[in-house]
Amino acid sequence: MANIKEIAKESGVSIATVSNIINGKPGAGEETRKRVLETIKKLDYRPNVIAKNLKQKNNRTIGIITEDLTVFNTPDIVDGINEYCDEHNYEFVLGNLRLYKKYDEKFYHSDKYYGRVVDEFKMMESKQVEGIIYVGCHSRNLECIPSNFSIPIVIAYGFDNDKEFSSVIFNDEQGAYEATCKLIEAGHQNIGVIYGAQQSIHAQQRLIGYQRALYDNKILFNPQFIQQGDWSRKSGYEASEIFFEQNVTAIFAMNDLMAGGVYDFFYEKEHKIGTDIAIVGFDNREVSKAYNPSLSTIELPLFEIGRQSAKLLIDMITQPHKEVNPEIYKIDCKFIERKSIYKNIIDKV
Amino acid sequence: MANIKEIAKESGVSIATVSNIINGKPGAGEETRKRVLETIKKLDYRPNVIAKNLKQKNNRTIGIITEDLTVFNTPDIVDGINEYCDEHNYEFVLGNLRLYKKYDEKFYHSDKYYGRVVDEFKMMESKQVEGIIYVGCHSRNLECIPSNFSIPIVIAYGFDNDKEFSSVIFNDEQGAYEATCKLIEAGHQNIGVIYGAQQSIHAQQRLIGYQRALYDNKILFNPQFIQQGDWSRKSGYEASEIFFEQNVTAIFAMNDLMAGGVYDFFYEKEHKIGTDIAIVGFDNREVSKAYNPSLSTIELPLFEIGRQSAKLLIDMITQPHKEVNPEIYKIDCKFIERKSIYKNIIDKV
DNA sequence: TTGTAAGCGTTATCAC
DNA sequence: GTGATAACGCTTACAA
Repeated sequence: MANIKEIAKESGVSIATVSNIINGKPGAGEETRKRVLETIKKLDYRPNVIAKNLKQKNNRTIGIITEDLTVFNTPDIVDGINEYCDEHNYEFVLGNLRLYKKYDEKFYHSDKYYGRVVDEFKMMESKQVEGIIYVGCHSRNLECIPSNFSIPIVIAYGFDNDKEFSSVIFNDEQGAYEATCKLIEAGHQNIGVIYGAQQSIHAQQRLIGYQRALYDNKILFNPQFIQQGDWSRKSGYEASEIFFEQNVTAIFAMNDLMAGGVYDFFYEKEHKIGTDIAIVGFDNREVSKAYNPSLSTIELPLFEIGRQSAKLLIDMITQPHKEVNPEIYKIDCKFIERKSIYKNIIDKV
Repeated sequence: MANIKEIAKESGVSIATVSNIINGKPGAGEETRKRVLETIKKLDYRPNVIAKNLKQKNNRTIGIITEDLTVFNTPDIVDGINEYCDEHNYEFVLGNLRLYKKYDEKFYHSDKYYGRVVDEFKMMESKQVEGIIYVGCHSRNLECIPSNFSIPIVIAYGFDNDKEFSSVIFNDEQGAYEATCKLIEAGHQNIGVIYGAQQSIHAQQRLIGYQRALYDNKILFNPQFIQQGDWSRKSGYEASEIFFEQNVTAIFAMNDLMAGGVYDFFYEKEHKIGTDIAIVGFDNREVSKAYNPSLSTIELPLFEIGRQSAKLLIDMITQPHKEVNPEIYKIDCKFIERKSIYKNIIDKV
């Protein structure tokens, strides 16, 4: 393929002039500029960005390291980063660790994958990126991020308790608060909660949101209304059996999957969701639209998490001297109204 | 960051020797090798792949252009490419066109996005990739791929009727054939079909698969059992109304979404899916597991499409002189057995 | 076994 | 306005 030298020769000027013209630098004569641009078009010249990046210190490229691109949250986060980069004229290179595929599904309980992570960070440095966004596929405290790096690092969908890196996650508590408030607004007071896995930070935060919503609405918190689940559909079913015995009129399932278990149970009992029992889920997974009736739920701000991390990172890159204290940024979730909530008139009376 | 020159100086050898050692080339003394490797570790040296790629003609990097990374099929395809690249020591750079986000949902009906596509191809060439895989997000004849490119191009999830490029898609006909056969094996003869959108190539192929399955099993093809749909859940519901009047015992819905409409309808009628009516879908979307009872369906071989395209491309790169006739490769789909099919004993008698 | 030096395609400095 | 030329960090003949 034609290079700058050939363009120069063909148009009878020096490569310096060609370079200046390509990069819109002043100082080239109108006549020459026109001639050079024509040869560029004629020879279908494409600048070699590799050479360009070798020469230039700041190549306006960031690295994105994803734990697993095939996990549902990741593409949207990458898309958010992508948009912000496009807007600010940055490129990105993607390194996908494929942790789910390569290791076992619960890879984050072991640390055998740490080496893989460090390798990818090194690779990114080798590729001369100006900063790195690490995209987790399971929100948790990340201990695998190398700390002796000279370039800025931001974590998306995961965080760092040591506050060495900034991170962007969604606001579990606010999401659960909204979900609960919507049920309360519809007139419900006895709201069962299907809790997620025992140790989950998400579940802990969501419970606090639930409790705060009750408190703000002057509703007594009844601990009996909390049923332990494990994020699985089956556990949602089992929790429903217990709620069925109580005088619960609404259920907040801490994810859409467990909400599915609620549907299963009440389907069997021939009770109608949205008429006999109200329910709201969390995550806004594809399934939530598919349940019958469709499930009101909380949408995760994945795209925004991506955008925000990109903004943080690019700010750090462009203002290297501004000392920033790493922080955990929480992005609010959004309530998605569908048909699984009904107005509980009787209770209100 | 340390570069090769500093390593050389620090270990008291020339840069050529360092380079040889890094790249595992023979001819370096054991003593020197050890010393150099130590300095590399000590200075935490990371080779600059930009410089390396500038120098080396073949940089073992391919480009992946995705129409939209957030569309459900894309991440798995990329994952398949990723795996094959890993295995064969290739890197990839990703260019995401974001067509759904940037243009309207039916972007492929217009051609206003062509410029965007061509730009991305040019960008890939600028990045000196050795080949490009174009990942569509909607299987169709692609007319947007520039044809005057010097590097090999393969299309994944889309094809090129002009047979200028090789492409990899899944086998609609075989998938539909399997789906229908499973219903026939379960004893069903009167099998309704909910057809996809009118002009869809997918739908046409799937109908042929259905018909072939009937023929191979000596079952008369009753055109009345074909109901036009449009891929939407609502159209599945409407088709069910008609089947309800006919003596249909099983339904092949051409996608999982329309199958959802069937569930809706029979739920209202208080007929039980998997007991009163058998159904099989297509796509194996996340929802198919969530329906109650879970939906038997046809899984798209997305990962394999990715792997296969990567194999094709890398073969073309490594054997540039081997003349290949571009072909449309079809990967078989897989039947996923769930609970929406029952054995129709009565019919069999 | 090791070192010298050319060159990959750019950009940037500085002289003309 | 334009042109030499050094430099970016590396690989690779080829020389020593």
